[in-house]
Amino acid sequence: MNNQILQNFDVNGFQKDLIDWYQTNKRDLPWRQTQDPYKIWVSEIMLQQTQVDTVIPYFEHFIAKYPTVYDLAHADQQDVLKMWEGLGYYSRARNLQSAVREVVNSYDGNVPDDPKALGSLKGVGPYTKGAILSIAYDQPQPAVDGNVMRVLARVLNADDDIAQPNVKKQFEHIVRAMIASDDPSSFNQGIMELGALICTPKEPMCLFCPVQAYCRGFQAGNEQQLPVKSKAKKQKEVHYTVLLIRNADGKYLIEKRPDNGLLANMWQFPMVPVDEIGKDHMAAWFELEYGVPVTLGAVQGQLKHVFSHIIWQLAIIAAETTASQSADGRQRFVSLEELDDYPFPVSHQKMMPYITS
DNA sequence: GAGTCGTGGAG
DNA sequence: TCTCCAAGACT
Repeated sequence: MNNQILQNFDVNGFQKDLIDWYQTNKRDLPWRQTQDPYKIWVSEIMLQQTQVDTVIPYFEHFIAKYPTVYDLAHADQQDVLKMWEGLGYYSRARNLQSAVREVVNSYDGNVPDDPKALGSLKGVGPYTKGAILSIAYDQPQPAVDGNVMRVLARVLNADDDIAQPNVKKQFEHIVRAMIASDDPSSFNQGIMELGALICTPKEPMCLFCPVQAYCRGFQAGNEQQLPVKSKAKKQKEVHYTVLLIRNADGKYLIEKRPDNGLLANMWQFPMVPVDEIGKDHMAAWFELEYGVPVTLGAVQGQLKHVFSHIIWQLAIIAAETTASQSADGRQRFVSLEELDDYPFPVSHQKMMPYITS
């Protein structure tokens, strides 16, 4: 990809046909009912690496509970995480609230329309910045996501590896030269919508494509080969034993995860890293580490949970304790009803069938 | 640049 | 069951 790639490319025709198609074929989505920068912002964060159909109910509930930046800024982080429960990538929720608080404190509650100010907010990267500026503020800024790279790689017949961060920057540069200045919102959303509905990763429907006439990949017969994308390396397996510890009151011990890293500030049942500890020392290790004496019971089952870069192999064990409370503030004995108030990642929602007894 | 950060849908 | 991947950001 060089600077001449748009040489002899009919940018104006491409813009018009793309936008015309988008205007008549766009899906009716909740965040398309508004131009409120805050609501656009929330939708864009939720949509990161997440499919539209998954986001819709989360967006509705989230906006109903936090209709303005002030509502979200004043909320308890645990409640925000509860709203995010099951959506994944929980740092998105923590960063969003942190950034919203900055908007309230430093920008009088107004989402910045200045690229620099907006891009400096936590969790707002190059894509989200461009999406908010173009959709909410009608600014001709690029919003390059996976759809845009796939569509443009095909349209321009470019075989660059779209997994390389550097290539994304090149596409942003190209979009700056292609974007329709009179309707940047429809241009950006139009490419993404095209990627979602027509120019799909597999088996693109070129015969129904509104910009087929401009597509060099199609003309070259390369639409199935593009885009080029290097593969991610496979996940590493880790083994844990999950302890479902019940005390005399029928309450279970849960713990809050660390405030950094994987599933930060989410809650879970205690997990023993068996690769390091070993089965024989488990009870002793646990009492030393948690300050809670346990009597281990039978294995209830095995679970597998796959993350982007890790695979958890989990053994579920029932256990009992004589303790009724914990000295550690991140640990708590809770009743079955109270469990519903805590944000649990899906990995630990899977435990619920084992604790009905 | 490569690793970290979730989950569920689709083929 | 396996693979890819879906409106990415941060370190």
